[in-house]
Amino acid sequence: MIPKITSPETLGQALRAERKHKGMSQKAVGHSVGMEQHTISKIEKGNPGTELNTLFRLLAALDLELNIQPRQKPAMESTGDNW
Amino acid sequence: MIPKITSPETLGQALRAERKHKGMSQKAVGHSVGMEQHTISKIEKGNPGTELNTLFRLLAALDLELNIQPRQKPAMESTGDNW
DNA sequence: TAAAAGTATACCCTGAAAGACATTATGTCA
DNA sequence: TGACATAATGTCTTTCAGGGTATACTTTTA
Repeated sequence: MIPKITSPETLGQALRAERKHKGMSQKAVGHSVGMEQHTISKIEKGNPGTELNTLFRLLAALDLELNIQPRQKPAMESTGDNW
Repeated sequence: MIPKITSPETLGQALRAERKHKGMSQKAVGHSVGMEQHTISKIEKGNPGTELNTLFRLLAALDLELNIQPRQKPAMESTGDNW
């Protein structure tokens, strides 16, 4: 499933998934937009200090765009207790 | 309309719109998550150096979450030339 | 239109990102 | 298992974010 993106960690996970989905290595992605491989690694590992320009360069390399939406309530599936 | 978010600038615009939509001031938003008003201002103005942890704190204050999606082709509306 | 609220800038300080380069895991597959 | 690709860490340097605090500018409203 697609995890909600509400932290650097979940963002990193989503980015890694997208990169793998495209069959690219960190090095290849980085090279396409002039970024070091270790920078990609840190982002995917959830580095909270990553800067926006860096993030958007990575998004460009993966041909992705962002979206913001209302935070959804936690799924609360099958716990039985509805209150 | 909702602009595609592909840069710190468009992200800032979207965040400002969401904040206004909720009728909150930069100060109020910042206070709710321990951020300075001037920090919110810089983010909304498109500061490319904004850090992810800061972005996610702001998203939390506005009760928003992120989403990643394939970059969509430019609208190409009503130009007539379809190729 | 004056006062208040909201937003943009500025300065100092501390901490850390990312580039450049290098090295050490960790996979992956013949 | 050995060679090669991929990913994670590390150091040094330069540059800048964000906290704290203050102030100017702009918009709202009484």
